[in-house]
Amino acid sequence: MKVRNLKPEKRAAILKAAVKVFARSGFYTSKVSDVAQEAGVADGTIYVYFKNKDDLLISLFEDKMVDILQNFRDALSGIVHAYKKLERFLYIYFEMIRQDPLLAEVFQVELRQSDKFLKDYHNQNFLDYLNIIGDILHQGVEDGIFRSDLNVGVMKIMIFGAIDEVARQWILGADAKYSLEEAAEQVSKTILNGIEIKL
Amino acid sequence: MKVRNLKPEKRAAILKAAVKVFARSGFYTSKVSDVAQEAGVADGTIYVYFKNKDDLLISLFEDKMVDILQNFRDALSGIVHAYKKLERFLYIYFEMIRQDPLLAEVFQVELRQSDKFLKDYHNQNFLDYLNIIGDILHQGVEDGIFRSDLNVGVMKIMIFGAIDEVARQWILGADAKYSLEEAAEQVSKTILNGIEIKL
Amino acid sequence: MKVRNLKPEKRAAILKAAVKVFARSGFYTSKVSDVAQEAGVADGTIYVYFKNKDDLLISLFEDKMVDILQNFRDALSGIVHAYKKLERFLYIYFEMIRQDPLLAEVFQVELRQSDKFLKDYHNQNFLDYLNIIGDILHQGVEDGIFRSDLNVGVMKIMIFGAIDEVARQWILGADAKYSLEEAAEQVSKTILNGIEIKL
Amino acid sequence: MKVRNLKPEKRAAILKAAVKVFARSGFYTSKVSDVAQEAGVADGTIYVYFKNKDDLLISLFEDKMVDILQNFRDALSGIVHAYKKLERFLYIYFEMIRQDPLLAEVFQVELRQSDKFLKDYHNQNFLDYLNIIGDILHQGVEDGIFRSDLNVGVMKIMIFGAIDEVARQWILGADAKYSLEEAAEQVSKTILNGIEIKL
DNA sequence: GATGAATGAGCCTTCATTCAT
DNA sequence: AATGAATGAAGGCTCATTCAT
Repeated sequence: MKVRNLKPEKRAAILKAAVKVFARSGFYTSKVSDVAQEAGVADGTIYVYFKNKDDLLISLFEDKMVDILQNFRDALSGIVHAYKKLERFLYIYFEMIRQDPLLAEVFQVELRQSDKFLKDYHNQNFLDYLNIIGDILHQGVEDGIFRSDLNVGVMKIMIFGAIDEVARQWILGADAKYSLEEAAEQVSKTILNGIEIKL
Repeated sequence: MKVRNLKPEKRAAILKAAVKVFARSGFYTSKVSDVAQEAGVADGTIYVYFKNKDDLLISLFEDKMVDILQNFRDALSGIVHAYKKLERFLYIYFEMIRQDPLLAEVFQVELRQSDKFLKDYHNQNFLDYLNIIGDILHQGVEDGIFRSDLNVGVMKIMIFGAIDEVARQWILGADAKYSLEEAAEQVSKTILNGIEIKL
Repeated sequence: MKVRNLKPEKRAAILKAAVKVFARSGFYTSKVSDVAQEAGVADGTIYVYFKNKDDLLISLFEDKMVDILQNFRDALSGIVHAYKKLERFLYIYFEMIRQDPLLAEVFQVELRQSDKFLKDYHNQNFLDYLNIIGDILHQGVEDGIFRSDLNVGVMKIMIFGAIDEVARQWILGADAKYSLEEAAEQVSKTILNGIEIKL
Repeated sequence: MKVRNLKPEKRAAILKAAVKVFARSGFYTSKVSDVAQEAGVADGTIYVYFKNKDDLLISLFEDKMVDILQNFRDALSGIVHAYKKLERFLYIYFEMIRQDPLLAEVFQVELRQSDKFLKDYHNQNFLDYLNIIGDILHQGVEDGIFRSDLNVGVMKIMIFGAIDEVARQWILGADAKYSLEEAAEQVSKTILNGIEIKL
């Protein structure tokens, strides 16, 4: 009658540690024992809460994606105008990055690895995420706000890639020396400019 | 003094094999022996031509980047107008992807990994590449073709991210079902639309 | 002083579960948690009743051996003739196997493992068991029923090995397709034939 | 063009070391690194020659079994009389044990473990071995030398078990204090006595 | 006593790299 | 230069055991 009574806060602590460690060293060069140490638990405890190292990364992704999706849906639900919606979406995106850059790095840097992840592991949450953008674009086209020749399938990916990379370079702090606010405004203006119907 | 008598064609064969293998399985999950097998050489031969596994990936990147940069410079040298230059740049970009998707995948998927590469290893070629875009943008702003409030540092990265992701999803063939031609046109139109001065 | 309030029926349940699990998967490839699950108790409970995993196997053996020995002694006590005694012994042996094949498999398969058990752990019960056979043989020789040149030390082991293996192959059900009844009769006839004095 | 050029003598050395180590400590409590050390090679070398630890045990068994089978066939080929054949078989058996007790212990003690081995892994060599005995019995029955009511399927297993256990206890040196010569003679006499037709 | 989450020692296995041929 | 057998460091994962509840 084994009743699983795992502590959600310990699971969360491990995920949080994993974010930190993976962001610092990358998934493959990170050791499970590094995550354990960061989380202040024994190595074996990781395996009480996660199936294996891969599962740690996937869980990380899925867990947070659910929150993110909810975040976006809540924030956008009250807005009717597609233009305003997209503007708001972009604002929220960069705001989230600002608040949790480590996590963002794990998402962006690590989940790009095809094998085992975005390739094999088919990711519904990621598709849902893309479709938030897609839905806004669709609506905008229907409402006659965005260009009628927009290929939404292409555009949603383009927008994702654009903001993702701008955020990523900001996090890495490498070449790009700009504030996220500035970036958000620039990206927002250009994209909205680029897709709206010109008068 | 050790006189090296290395055969450039063998080096090239190994790099070509590395592209294939890394694209298929990812850098970390690929084995040096996989690359050797694909190249038709012995494991040890890899180490005659490259210092280690990391060097293989970096060499891959640098070698090809030099070609790519030359490609762009040649193609853009005859064009004076910034708008046409950017249009041409985007066209060439997607054309390259179409011709060598495997290589593109290695670039895009694997070089995103921070550790040891884009983070520690400071990549001048990548910066040069970004600056091709940057230079076009600068010129366009100076020529009064692109919006004067463009933050070129943000925009060049945004454009890179946009086209990179569109190409990447096309390669992965996952959600995105579109032709590269269609994508090129869509991306081109939106970006140019977005950054040019509205009349 | 710690006053133990252990429930004998729980201890028995654990041992019974251990028999099942060890027989199914072997001692080393079985997990303590498998035994716990099979017994319907928590992992930790095993350690309330047994010192460790090894102790579980040894207890299993010793507990059951006491029963088995008593069984044999009861059954043989009324028989005077050595020939009849041995005949009866063999009959009872196969009958026990038939009634509890799982346990038999644990005995036969697992206790063969030298390390920690039959080698280090000196097993008086096993010796007592062998000596039931040995005593019958001794008596038979003294009574002039069995060959006077019998080396009882060898013969008791030979008989043990013979019946053990016949039973074991029957349990495994591998190559051997025979009924235990048939086997018992064959073995009995051959052994008795082989050791009795020829007229 | 990777040409496997593994050295058979190194493979043999590893197997020999494995015999020693497994006999000493048992398969499960032995470490691969113990075998490597005993063989004087690096841990990794084991995996050049064998797939994994299990494969080491199975290879051990199969390799030696082939030799043993050949040994028996050669030795028995010149003998026509079934009685003499069986007598010779038993003599050779104990002689082999005497010459290589360690190997015998691995066979007898370790291969009894059901899981992964005699159970899952279906073993043709073992069956061939049993059938050497079986064939002699068959012939003896047909030639009117052995009892016509012999169930060969039971008897071959009984004989195997008998000699196996006698040898095993001799190796363990536990309770049984007898010479192998004495044992061979005792077992041989009893079995032959037991199965031949009484006049 | 019973529980099961937590522990961490230990081991198999992988694979980048070396080096004798 | 080319080879590939050999190496051994390193790490993911298991699971017997403990102990706070």
